[in-house]
Amino acid sequence: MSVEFDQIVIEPAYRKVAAAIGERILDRSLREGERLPPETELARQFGVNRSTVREALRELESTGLVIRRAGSKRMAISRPQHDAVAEGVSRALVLHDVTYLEVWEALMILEPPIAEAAARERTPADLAQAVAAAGRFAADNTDTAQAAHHVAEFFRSICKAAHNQVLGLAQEPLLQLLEPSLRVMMDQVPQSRSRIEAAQRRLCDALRARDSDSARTWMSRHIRDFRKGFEVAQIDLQQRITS
Amino acid sequence: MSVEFDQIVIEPAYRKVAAAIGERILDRSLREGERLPPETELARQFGVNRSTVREALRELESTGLVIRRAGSKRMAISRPQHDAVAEGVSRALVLHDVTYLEVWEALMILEPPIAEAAARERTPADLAQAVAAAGRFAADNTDTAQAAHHVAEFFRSICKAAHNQVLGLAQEPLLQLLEPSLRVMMDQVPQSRSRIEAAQRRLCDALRARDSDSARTWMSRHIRDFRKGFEVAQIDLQQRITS
DNA sequence: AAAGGTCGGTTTGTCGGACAATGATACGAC
DNA sequence: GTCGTATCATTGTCCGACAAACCGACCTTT
Repeated sequence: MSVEFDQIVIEPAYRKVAAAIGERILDRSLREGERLPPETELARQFGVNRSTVREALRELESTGLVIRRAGSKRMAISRPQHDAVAEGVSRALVLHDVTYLEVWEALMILEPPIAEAAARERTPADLAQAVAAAGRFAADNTDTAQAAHHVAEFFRSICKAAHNQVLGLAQEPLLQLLEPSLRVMMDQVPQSRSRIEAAQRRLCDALRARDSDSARTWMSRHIRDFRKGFEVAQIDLQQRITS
Repeated sequence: MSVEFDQIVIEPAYRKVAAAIGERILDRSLREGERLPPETELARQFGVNRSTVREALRELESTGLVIRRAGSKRMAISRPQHDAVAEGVSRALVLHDVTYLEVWEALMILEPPIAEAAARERTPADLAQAVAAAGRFAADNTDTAQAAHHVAEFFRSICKAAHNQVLGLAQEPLLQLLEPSLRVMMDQVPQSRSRIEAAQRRLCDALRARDSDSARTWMSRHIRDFRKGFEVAQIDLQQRITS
């Protein structure tokens, strides 16, 4: 006859307020773009002080459920932007001592199927965007930082063509973590640029021809190349990533 | 001679404070478990009001960088927990009208390679945990909610065996989104339980034998089965997931 | 009538101070 | 040493206040 008691949880008011508002956003009672009521009004409705409401708002803000539109006072309901969410994921991974190897492995798993799906699902517009992204990388011969960014953008354009948000959001943190090391690699290994350029060209071709097999294969090589580049640039794959 | 002006960004103090503290956590000046200075002390150091500090803390709290340890007053530095981060991802996906099909596709891409890696990398302890998870699923014949949870736990144990945090964090939102629909499926399609049980057994065998090919194959079938189950249970795959 | 200027009301960002509740801690009793 | 107690420190919440800036309406000018 041992009675089990549930752990008693004491939730501060600011958390309850945040939860209440958050729920209304999740269930779409509050729709995107709509403006939130003024803080004083919220305080009145919830029967708490404005300071408490503000603490709740900060929580929602950092979750991305509400956003302060640039140069605007009132906060607006919003859907969390993918890059912001991914940044949280990246931070978590960095703090958990994720290694370059782990990121590379994940890329190796994710990207080829993404390319395959992209070749299958792409629209003409998707293709154009991928080609444009590849073009921007090829055009920019000077700034490595910019070039690394272009590489990430190319991946994004491919993933966009796959028309699967889940994949996009899974991929994003990887790109964020990859970018700094790409810079280093392209600085140390100049010939990597032309290899990347070639892979991008082949991938564009595969997308154009809707050739999933070729897309998968080239993406595979592309990612494998990164690893080789890292090794040549003497980036220790076992090393943890310092954002 | 058109001069481009950078967009002027005005950052509120609470955001700056949050960024400052966050940075110190990221660069490990503040280590995990360490306790944060009192709010008044922080307010003094930053030269702002305590209310402002508190708003910043709420932001850090919801990012998971600081945490209120249960039954403790002072806030402590922490690393964002994977499940909390993943919850943010799930929320984002739900709000962006992700469909069951998208989640299923992502699972189909992620899980087989994960199983493959798990068979290769698993330690004896990993194997034991996977077997135990499978056992818990097989044992619980009554409560569907619990059973769905066990299924997710089995996936987690497999992924843990792969020893790659990135994959774990990529997988987690999928599991969170999957679980409710699994409940529905197991309610509607009673025979799905035995199919799942069989797949889990085969996967455990593959892990035991370190047979990556078999692991990949069975995981593939396992995930494909889910889709079939959904169809039999008349869950429309094109439908958006309502968490 | 469209573009630009003025003006008052609203809302936010920040501040100061206040107080109750409750962990944390030191201290004395046993 | 362990226990109970008193004191302190810190957080959660409240109140009231004010400047800055945005918003919207109204007015002027061409």
